[in-house]
Amino acid sequence: MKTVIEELTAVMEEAFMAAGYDGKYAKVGLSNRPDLCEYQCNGAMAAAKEYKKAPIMIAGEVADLLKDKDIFEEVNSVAPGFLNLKLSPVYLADYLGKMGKDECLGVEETGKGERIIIDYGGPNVAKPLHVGHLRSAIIGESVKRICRFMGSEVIADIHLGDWGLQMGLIMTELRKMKPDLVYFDEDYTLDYPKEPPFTLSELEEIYPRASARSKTDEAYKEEAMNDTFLLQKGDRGRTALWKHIMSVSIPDLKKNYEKLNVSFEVWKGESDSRPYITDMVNMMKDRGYAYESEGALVVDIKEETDVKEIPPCMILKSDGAALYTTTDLATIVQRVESNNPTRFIYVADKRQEMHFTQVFRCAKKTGLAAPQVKLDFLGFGTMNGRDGKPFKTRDGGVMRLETLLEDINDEMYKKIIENHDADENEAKETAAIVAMAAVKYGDLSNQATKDYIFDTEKFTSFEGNTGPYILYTIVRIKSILNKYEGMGNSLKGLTLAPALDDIGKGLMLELVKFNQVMINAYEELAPHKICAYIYDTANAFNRFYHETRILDEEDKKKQESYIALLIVTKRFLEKGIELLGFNAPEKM
RNA sequence: GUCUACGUAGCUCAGCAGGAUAGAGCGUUCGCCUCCUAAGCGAAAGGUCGGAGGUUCGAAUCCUCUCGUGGACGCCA
Repeated sequence: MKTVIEELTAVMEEAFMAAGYDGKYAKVGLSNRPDLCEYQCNGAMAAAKEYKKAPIMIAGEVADLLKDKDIFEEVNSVAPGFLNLKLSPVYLADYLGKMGKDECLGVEETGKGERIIIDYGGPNVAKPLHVGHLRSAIIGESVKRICRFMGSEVIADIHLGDWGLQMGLIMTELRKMKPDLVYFDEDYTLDYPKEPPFTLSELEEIYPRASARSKTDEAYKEEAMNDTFLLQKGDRGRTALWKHIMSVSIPDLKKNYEKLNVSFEVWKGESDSRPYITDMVNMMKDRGYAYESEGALVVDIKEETDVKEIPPCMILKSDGAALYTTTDLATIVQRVESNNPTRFIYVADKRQEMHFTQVFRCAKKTGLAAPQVKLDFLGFGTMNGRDGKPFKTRDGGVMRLETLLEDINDEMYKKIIENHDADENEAKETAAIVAMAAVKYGDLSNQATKDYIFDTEKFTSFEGNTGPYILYTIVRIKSILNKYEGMGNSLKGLTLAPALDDIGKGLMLELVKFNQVMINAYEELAPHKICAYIYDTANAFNRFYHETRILDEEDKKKQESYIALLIVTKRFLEKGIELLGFNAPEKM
């Protein structure tokens, strides 16, 4: 279905051409002066130059041709040359009705035919999820849902960090703790024990300790690098140990992502790219892309248009070991083989932009990715605390994701029982739903690329531009609809009547923007545009709610139209939050 | 040092395929619960859009320079 702006532009184009002007000037946009009009066209001013004519004359001529079109309630030409448009309420109600009946809510599936692999999450096994993983999970999940809604086939791959130096670090530290473990005995030939030699919480302590020590202790770091190297070479004991690490860590990760309502189709990791590395590296050598530089194997990725030095892409370290770039490139090979995607989207910290630039260029240059395959990097900013510095616990440590979510949950629970007497279990359930909305909306309402401040107080305050406010609005609608049904009415077969006043019309005008918003959100991979849409819509609804008595309305026809409007509003709001990755409770 | 992103109200943020008086929320002040959830609605105050040039009929938005802040710059991920 064409958007309102597209329909208006088509009408405008016709008028411009009928008046003897080029249709390219007929672009219609949203009004930036809602007090004067709903939509506007500024083309007359641009056209003035070409036709050497006063813009107001052009606008006037065009306006005359539009005045009796059914689609408009009002068309005005205003100095110096604006064309101000107001939609006819009949057209508006009709358009909104069509959107409401459409399965896709009036959105064209412009993503159809695209097969996308979206790589987000990227947690390291053996390390608890911390706040840094929150953004990737939240943004990635929303982008996934947006692409899917736009008709694309989307495969989400968590891409575990299960193969780098961190594995070696864990093994080195484990050997310091328990030197007698059979995994480190080179002469051991029997089967290794089935039970892992550590618990999850032990594992979670091992890595930070190892990581810290490796930064000051050179010998220790070398040992870890050696363990990494041996693991990558397929050492029997270390491989067995690695499997234990995986088996302890992954179920915990799954549990935590589930709690966030984030899911992945594919749980592969860096290690899964391993079988592809040798062939890939050989290909790069054979075809002359890769050469040795300072002991390492690199591929040049400079391009003529570069203004800055781009360092070559390192494929193998001087000791022959794989690194981040290697596994990412090999993962492209693996993904092309398994899914043959038309597009890759990587959601990761924006500080990794250079890395992805290198990977993308190298993949294109060496033909790992076909020329027409799109490689996109969606970099997000840091989540900061109220002091504007990276989010930490009170004593300066790294905040675990679980802890953060529990804190928000508790806070929300307190507020809910403060506001209403609620059954304890019900309140807990509601608190969890609202907390999720608070956290996700708080994140997604900011532009992904920017750093943002995670302000627990603000997010849990329930006021203003927050997730809870959106949920509250939906709950209000649900409540009315339930009562309406409870009065013996049906919610089916109601038709939307043209708005009777500016407030009702205002709500419709907001709702009708949905398809345009989705096009923008998809093109720019920008969930925050959906936040802005549902926030504006929620505001428009609450205004309407305040001004309109719905259940008391005696005129049946009028009441039915109100109810029809509520049903549509609810659909759009619920679709909006679904695309953001959360949902609304029945009551709150 | 080189490159890059950002600088909009006291605070947190939108707006940036150029348009008319730059928008929200929080905070502050003032109204509104005999009424479908006041987690709401209405109103007021608060900004020379970091600064200087330029392009344009018109610039927060595009270009150049400048100041400030963050980030990235081959063997970590």
